[in-house]
Amino acid sequence: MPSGDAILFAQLPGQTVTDLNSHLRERLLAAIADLQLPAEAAGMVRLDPPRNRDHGDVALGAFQLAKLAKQPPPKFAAELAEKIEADDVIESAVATGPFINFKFRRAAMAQQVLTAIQTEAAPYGNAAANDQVVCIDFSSPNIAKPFHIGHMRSTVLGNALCRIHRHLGATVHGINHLGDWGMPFAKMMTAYMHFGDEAKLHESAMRHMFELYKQFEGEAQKNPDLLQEAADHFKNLESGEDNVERRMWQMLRDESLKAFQGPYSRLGVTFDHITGESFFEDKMDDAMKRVEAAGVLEESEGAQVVTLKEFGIKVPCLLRKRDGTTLYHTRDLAAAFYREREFSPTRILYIVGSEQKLHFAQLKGVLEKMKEPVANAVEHVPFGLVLSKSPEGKWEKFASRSGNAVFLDEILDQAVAKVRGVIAEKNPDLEDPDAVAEHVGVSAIVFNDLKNGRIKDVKFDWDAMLAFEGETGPYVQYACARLSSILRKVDMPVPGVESIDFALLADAERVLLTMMDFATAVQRAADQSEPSIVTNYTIALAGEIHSYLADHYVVGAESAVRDARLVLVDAARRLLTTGLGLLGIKAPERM
RNA sequence: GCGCCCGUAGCUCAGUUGGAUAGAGCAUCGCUUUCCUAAAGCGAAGGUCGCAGGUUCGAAUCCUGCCGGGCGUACCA
Repeated sequence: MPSGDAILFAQLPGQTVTDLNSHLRERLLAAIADLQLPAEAAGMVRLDPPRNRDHGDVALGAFQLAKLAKQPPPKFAAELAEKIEADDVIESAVATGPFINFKFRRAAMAQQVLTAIQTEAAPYGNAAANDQVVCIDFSSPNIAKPFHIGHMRSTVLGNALCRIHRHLGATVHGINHLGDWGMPFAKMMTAYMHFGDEAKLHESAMRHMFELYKQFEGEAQKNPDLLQEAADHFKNLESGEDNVERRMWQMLRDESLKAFQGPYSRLGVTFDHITGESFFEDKMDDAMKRVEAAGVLEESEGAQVVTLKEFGIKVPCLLRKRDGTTLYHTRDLAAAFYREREFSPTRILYIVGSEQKLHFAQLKGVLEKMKEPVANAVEHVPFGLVLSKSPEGKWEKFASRSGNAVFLDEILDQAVAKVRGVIAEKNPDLEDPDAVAEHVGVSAIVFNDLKNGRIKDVKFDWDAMLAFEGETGPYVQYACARLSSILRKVDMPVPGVESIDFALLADAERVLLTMMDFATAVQRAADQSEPSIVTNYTIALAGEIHSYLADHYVVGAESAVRDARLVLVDAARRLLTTGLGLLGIKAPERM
């Protein structure tokens, strides 16, 4: 996997310099060779952004190198800094204590970054295809339950990860591993047989099924026979025969799937494959045979299991129940084999809540015990729960059982309505305000969900969800709208980079430096499966450009300055559009 | 009980894998619009990084032990 700073920028005409950082690195390596340090020194040249950017653009802590040189770090730093002379790219190298702070020439920086952005060279545009194949198993809702706020996380995280990996050149298979099999579906079926209403189902499948879900849970408490009935229905369903259960399953599945299209299209989420658990119905026998052939299957209390003690997992992995039916594990195992055969993935990411950590540890453990190479690709990407505030003010898990689930549609509608109000107040002349409100409102919710580290629990809070100021989706989108507005107002095409005097952009150094951080942000997001790194990047860039625009006018500026700033504004808009695009959010022209 | 995760400003969170004076947003207080969208910008105030040890030139970050919260712990997914 290439590291961020190894990604090459497009070469400029007549120039051999590639990326600023790699240029600096080369100079440093040459200097180190000059100082006759051992070969391992090369690995110690780590350039990081300084904590405080007033120090410089990038910094090198010379601790390890100094040790190698058998010198006190400050002395060594001074000596090394001395060796780095200014050139076309490097403005200065200054030792302060054990650190060396480097500054790039502003004109060179502007030229490199803005040229790369304008020509859509990687990392700003899509990278050339590489040999990475990434399967992303995401959203995967239990379609017998309503699509509520809890389902949004996997959907939105997975969608962003698909886009991030594609941007980096990977072949991506976005897979919706629908929960359309197993006991939950059998329960829904049973509920429908007892309490269902066809008219209501057609009117709003999701609401009706939610009612049925609640009713079933309530009734089952009083009458445990219902659970047995559901188990029997599942057994009949899994028999493979064309029976009542199968027809009922097909009907309910079709209705739910139709209903789920609503939230998916509003969120702008698409899948490359919709292969639910039922898809693996006829592939589980082969999977079980393969487990058996590997000699790892054991019998325990009438069920078939794989023990995983040697992997430090105390709970055996259960693959077939006493009544002969299969489980979640069985289907995930069959799915792993299927994906291996069809896609030859280098990574399979499962975007599933952290409460299922054990499940995926077991899945990986079984594959490892079988000595299946695909085990190495299996990677659980866990995320935190959605918590709601109880009347006592404590944060607790959303309990859809008690019926306090919040439908995603409701949340989106509220956000859209609020945005509509803001538009009426701030921009009453806006064309097609309803479409803009829909877009900005939905984006606000998505952005909010992608802002914090995924492992953290999300505290569901209407005020935070509907906040449009500060670090929010609308804040970033507003920056895009302002930039677009400027581009419209100047009423001329954006000049090509070859005609620009980049020295005029020295006052935009903070914007330019932030632009340079894009590559590492995207790479880290992919490596760590952490879209929030990109989200926070867009906030940072929007902040810098907002701040810059406050006292740097484009329209009305002297023509050379105007042209240079125009290129900057256009680049910022492009980069924000790309960044938001990686999150599955579109940048509005107006809002 | 055991395993895993989380604990940073009043609130919600960053902190680029161990580096320099721990950063944002919200809320509070003040300022900025004859000029490209004020959903914005600038400033003030706000901290014993849960607690205690340890590792080393250096720890919010790594190790150990506590405390607090959460999740999981085979016939659900």
